[in-house]
Amino acid sequence: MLDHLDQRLRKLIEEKNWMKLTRVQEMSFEPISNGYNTLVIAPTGYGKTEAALLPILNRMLKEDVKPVTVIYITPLKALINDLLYRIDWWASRLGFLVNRKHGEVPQKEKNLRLKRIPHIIVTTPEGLEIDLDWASRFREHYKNVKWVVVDEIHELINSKRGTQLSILLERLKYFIGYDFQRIGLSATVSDEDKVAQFLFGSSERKMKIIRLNDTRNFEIKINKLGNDNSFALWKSAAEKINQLIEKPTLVFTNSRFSTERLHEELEKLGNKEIYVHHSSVSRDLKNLAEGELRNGNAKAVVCTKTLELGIHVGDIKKVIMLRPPTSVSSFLQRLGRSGHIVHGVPKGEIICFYDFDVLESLALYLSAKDGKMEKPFIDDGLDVVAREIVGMILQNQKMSIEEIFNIIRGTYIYRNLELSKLLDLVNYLVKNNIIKIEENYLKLGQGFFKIWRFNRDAKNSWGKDFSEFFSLINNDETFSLKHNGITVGEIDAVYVYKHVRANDIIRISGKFWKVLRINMHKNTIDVTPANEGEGEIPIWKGENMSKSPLIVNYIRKIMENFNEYYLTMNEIMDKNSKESIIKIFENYRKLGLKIPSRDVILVENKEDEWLYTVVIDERISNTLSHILLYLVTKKYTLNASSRSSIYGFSIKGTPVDLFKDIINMNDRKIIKIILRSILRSPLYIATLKEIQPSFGKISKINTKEDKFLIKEALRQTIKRYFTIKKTLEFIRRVREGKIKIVYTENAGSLREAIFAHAQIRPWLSDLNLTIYQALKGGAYTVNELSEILGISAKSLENKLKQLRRNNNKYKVTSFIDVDSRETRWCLYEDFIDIVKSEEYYSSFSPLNNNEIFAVDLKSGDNQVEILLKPYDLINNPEEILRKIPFNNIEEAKVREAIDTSYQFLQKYYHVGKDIIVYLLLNAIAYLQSLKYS
DNA sequence: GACCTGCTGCGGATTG
Repeated sequence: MLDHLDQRLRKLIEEKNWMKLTRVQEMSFEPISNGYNTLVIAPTGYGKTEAALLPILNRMLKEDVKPVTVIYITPLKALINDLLYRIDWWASRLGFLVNRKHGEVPQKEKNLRLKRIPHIIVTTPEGLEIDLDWASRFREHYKNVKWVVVDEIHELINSKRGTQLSILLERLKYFIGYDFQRIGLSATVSDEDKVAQFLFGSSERKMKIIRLNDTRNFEIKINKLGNDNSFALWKSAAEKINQLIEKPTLVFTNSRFSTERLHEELEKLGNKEIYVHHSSVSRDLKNLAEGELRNGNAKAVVCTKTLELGIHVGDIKKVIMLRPPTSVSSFLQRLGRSGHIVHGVPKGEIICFYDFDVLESLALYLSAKDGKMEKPFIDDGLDVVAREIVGMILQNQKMSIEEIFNIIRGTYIYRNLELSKLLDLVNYLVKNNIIKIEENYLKLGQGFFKIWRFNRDAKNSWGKDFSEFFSLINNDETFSLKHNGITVGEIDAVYVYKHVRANDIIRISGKFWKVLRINMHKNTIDVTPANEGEGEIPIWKGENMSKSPLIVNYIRKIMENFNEYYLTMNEIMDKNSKESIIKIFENYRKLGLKIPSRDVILVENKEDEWLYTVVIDERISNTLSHILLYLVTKKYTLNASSRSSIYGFSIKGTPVDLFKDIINMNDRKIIKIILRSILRSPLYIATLKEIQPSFGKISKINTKEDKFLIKEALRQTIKRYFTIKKTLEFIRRVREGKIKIVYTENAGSLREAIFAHAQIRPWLSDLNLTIYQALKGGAYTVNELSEILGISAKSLENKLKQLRRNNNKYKVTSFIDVDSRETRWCLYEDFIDIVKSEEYYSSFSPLNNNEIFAVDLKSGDNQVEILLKPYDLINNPEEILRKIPFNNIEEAKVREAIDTSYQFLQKYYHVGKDIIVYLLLNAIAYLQSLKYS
């Protein structure tokens, strides 16, 4: 094959001291040389970059090419920096220019590309977005592009970045009017045809998939720690890992917290040259860790997914996973970091904390050996289309619907997009004024500049920096933990909404904290130091994250045919692990129970808590637990919680088996409840917040006006976290008796796996309706309501004060119960009835009707002072109302007018003219009762 | 719902 190579390239290969090309390089050469769109699938370290580069450079030498000739796209800035040197080594020797573009490239270097146009540009999807939308001069040179290489496609295909890129490629094709050749480089994926179609889009070139696949060839050992005590666990994990480390080792964990915690314990054992690497570690320290790995000085690096990606880290001897990863692809990717030398066999160890960790590890192993991994989960969000429509208008000033439709339909993802759907989208964008229609063309609207701000200082709560327009990566909202005003940590907002409430104990920054107050407006949580064991520790437990359905499938296989796997277990497990698995099964045998798997649900009930143990797709579990939480908060109490996991789900706060109620509902009713419960979920709110800027929506969401946005946010939320179809099917199978329900006193060892998940609690902003229902027809003190609803008095009072300002059916007001001298709250709409009721007679009946009182009323800048006697209020209220020149009284102050030594004062807020007379009577009755007692 | 990823261009004025 080398014969087809240009003399100059052959010389360079000699200079590299390459005896021959790698297998993947040989296999790719012909199709790429012949102009085929080519997808190259091979593990990291097989020379994929050169596999794409050599045939391209070879043709560049033969053909008359003008810069820019090649666009090389890769997801990481660090990879761009690596690749620049790697590519430049060849290119510069052949007389071609290479240039990189990402956000951290110095301005000086960026400017260079207009003076010396590069033949090869290495950038990110966002970089290409910027160039197409905004780089009016440079993008003209893109008209010469003949090749586009997309590296690490497997990293992009599951996210909006990938969707964005696929539209960008169609835009590029439309812009240059030439069907450029597309080359994709990928790690092993499960559905390679889909990946290929995703990349090739509307291209009419012939295509070829080159696959070099030996991911089934690996060695793994599953270890289980002996101790279940959470403090001893870290110590024994560190001791075990310390024995296993072979310099250099990568230790993967599933959270940043675990990374830090393990590192601390490893250092306590006297280890040096051990580093940490995760997204919150500074760039300098990350560089240090990477460098020490490459030059062989590091003994080990403890890391999260950051080092799972393609960054070159040198030859890794061994990979250790602290607790099993959550998907087969992640498992293989981590494993693949060792044995990098071609044909080396990856070696890995898994360290398990719990029995179910062992079960999951075995499931991962079996699935990987079967060559089964997760299918790509392509994001077809319309927010991406919206963003690209605006991008195209930025590029061309004006676009016709037909052009847009053709470009978008060129992608694999939107190949079936209907015109009516696109028109709905466009109409919504026009309504939000981010674009406008003029003479049948779409143009940029004023709304664009309201969201995407050029000037940092002009930003406000909904404004975003203009640079963010080019990226579809969402910056999640967070809460800061504050102790005496000092920030001690950060937590994801969705996590807070779902799990954290006042008085919880959480663990962060290596310490335990008690939650004093959650401030929704400032996104802060006030905390105070606490001791371990005082309560639940959601942040720590929260590490039990969503697990892939493949793991579920294999756990079922293991549960149903346990004996079949005995030999495998002997091969890959230590003694503790084997005992763990056997323990699970023994436990069910002893209890005389069937093993909960796909046909059996074990139901256990203790007081108001119901536990349903069944091995199940996590999205079904999540959907069911949301339905249950919805029902229980509607029927019984807000002081409810649920859990969901692949081992089943639970609900707390109901005296009856609500799951049985669900079984007896018809599908329509279930769907209705599912949708309602999702609309209440923080996951939906987060999705809404994420996508709304793309649609140009900045003001408050209106159920009628923003139907399009709401529908899309709901669709995306369901697609990501829930499943209606599978849930209905599951319920149907229970209804038909194909899945058996077995009631029991003890649901066996898997119940612990469910309890290991943090509780989901109802979100406080759902309160309006519940408070309305609780207040209806009565008047209550905050403490009484707190008792009824199971919410802290403090947060309830804040909520009531907020509702007092509302002008809708949830509006509330308060008065003094003169008999008990407590403040009572009631619905505004009920107030008059309450005044007239027997029960509160004395609260609105002054003792002396002839005393004079001074009343101060305020509304905005308007103010009025009235002197009056209770007599006037009772006999001539119209006369007094005439003296009030506004309808909404923001503040009403009442004090005795004559006896000024008397200091008592009564205030009311946000009341209308319709009830003010009664409240004044209430104030006077109260002040007199204080005075005369 | 844990983890990760990315993020103005152009041209003109000024300075050594």
